[in-house]
Amino acid sequence: MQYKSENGNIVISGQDSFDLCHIFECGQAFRWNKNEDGSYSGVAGKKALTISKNREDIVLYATSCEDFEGFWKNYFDLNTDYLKIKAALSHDAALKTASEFGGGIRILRQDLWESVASFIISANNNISRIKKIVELLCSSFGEELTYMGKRFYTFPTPEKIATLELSDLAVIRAGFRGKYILDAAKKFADGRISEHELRAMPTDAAKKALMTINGVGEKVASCIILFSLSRCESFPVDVWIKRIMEHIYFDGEKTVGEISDFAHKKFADLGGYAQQYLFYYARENKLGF
DNA sequence: CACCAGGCAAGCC
DNA sequence: GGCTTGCATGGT
Repeated sequence: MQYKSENGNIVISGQDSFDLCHIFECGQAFRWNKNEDGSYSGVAGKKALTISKNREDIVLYATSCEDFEGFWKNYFDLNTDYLKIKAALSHDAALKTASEFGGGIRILRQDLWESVASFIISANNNISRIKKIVELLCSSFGEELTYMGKRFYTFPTPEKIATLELSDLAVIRAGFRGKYILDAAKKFADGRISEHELRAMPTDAAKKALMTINGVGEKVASCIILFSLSRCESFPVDVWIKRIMEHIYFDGEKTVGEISDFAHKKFADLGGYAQQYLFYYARENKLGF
């Protein structure tokens, strides 16, 4: 991977395994939106970004070398060798198909608290409405920032949300999930959930600790540790994954537990990548293999 | 008007 | 422990 700073933009050349549609439409992040010209804009951490890919060059607009090196490079997981991951997964025929289809996926390294709140919102919900609720949360309680002449909002801190009453959260239309968001915010704000401690824990312990938050069960916790704690062996089993796994590897219905056990044995430390390729493939193709 | 959506908690046994 | 049910809201 090579990059240069050019007219205030960062231009990356020769980057394999990087497709903006694959990255932002595979359901891992909820704050990125496609522009008319094919670029995407979104917010992560304290920064907004518009990013495009023209032929083989990736362009991060109005971005300093400092922000690229200090934040975006890690956010886009540019230090991980996806060619190697895809080669290993391709020993399985279905994963070969799925990882070729979504070959430009990267697992973004997202903010922990943002993942907790976002995946609490995801429960029994659909992706377009999850995005709307997350955006309302940010525009109502986040900090305004201006980037390339446009207005964006940061994801609100847990400290900010913890000061709210449940009735204050009604504006985001999260339904029964509102009380869970508040519970999570309070646990982050008062230290009952500590990012520093979570990062030091073994995967199972981190997952259990996250599940002490109301509204965080097995599946949501699996997403959080995969997308924000870099536990790449985590294999979240949702309705889509359940159906496609049953379709590929089993005859009929299996429990979530059975599918989870099977996936851990089959994919081991690459489970998270396998899950993302399968999820994207299943959704974009309405399940067909 | 049913039924569904990246599940979860609470209430049963 | 495993299984069932209700859940806010908005879209088909």
